[in-house]
Amino acid sequence: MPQRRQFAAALECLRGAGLRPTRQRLALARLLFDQMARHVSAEQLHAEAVAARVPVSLATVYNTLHQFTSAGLLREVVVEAGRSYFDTNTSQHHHFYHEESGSLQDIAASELSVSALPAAPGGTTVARVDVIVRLRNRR
Amino acid sequence: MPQRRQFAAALECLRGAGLRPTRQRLALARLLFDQMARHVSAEQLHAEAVAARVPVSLATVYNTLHQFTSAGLLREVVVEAGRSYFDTNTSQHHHFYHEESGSLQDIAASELSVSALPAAPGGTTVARVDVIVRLRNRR
DNA sequence: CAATTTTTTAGAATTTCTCTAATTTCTTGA
DNA sequence: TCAAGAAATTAGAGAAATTCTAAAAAATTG
Repeated sequence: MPQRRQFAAALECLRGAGLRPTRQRLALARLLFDQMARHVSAEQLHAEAVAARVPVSLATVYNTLHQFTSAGLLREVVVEAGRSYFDTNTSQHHHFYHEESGSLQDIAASELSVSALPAAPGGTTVARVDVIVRLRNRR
Repeated sequence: MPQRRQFAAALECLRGAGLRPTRQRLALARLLFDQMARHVSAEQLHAEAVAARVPVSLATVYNTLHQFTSAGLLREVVVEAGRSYFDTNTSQHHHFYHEESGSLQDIAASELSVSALPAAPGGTTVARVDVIVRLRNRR
């Protein structure tokens, strides 16, 4: 079961990031990593946690999502003003964004590539390249 | 003076979009288009308008920015949760985003290209492709 | 297990943006 | 030019997303 392994890896990573494996963080990690790769908002994850009878506040969900993101376990994808998702797939890839439904869909790195990236301006380095392909329903 | 021409074009476009050329819209169009291409937030533009003694409310600034965007005069660029800019350059191009300073910088379409875009999922068409190259200060 | 440190929490605060209902401005046509 | 109608603007309330705060709870350490 690769998801279990991913969860175990998350624990490892938590420890590596100096984060204590608390009840809330473990439960959120389980919700995030014990299934297929997904794109989840803070509100969504909070709702899931509540539904799973994990006592956790929205503030902690935000804290945890940001900590996981800093630790490299998640990647934040901002699609429009006031709407961002956390992606459990942290490998290099891009996204389709369905503007009407607000949903995200992965584009594998092998399916799309950015060619000839210009040099980063002086004193800076490239932290990441995000490509969002925005979709509308046809006709 | 190409900016003047751009402003005149904006007026044309306003009329084309069925928007009346009101005092506020004209003033905002002047602030937006009577200078080099720029990236501006709603708050910034509102502050500029107030400084220029143009009586305009923040609500109108938002309305106007969105109307201009719909009319194809502006392009909205969302860089992070709760932070978006309106770009007066609507030609196809991409962006560097300086995460520390929060500033945007254009990347000409000729300097970066997306190769081999996968087909849009069934029933959808590609509305736009956004590339954001995120920068951090080096060391 | 006591002391220390970290985490969590509720709720307030902040930020960004949108809505509402009343007022003002613009346009049209007599 | 004015009256009538349509559209735009406004202040302020309201929403939504996110962050902050200070106190309580939990985890770790010795």
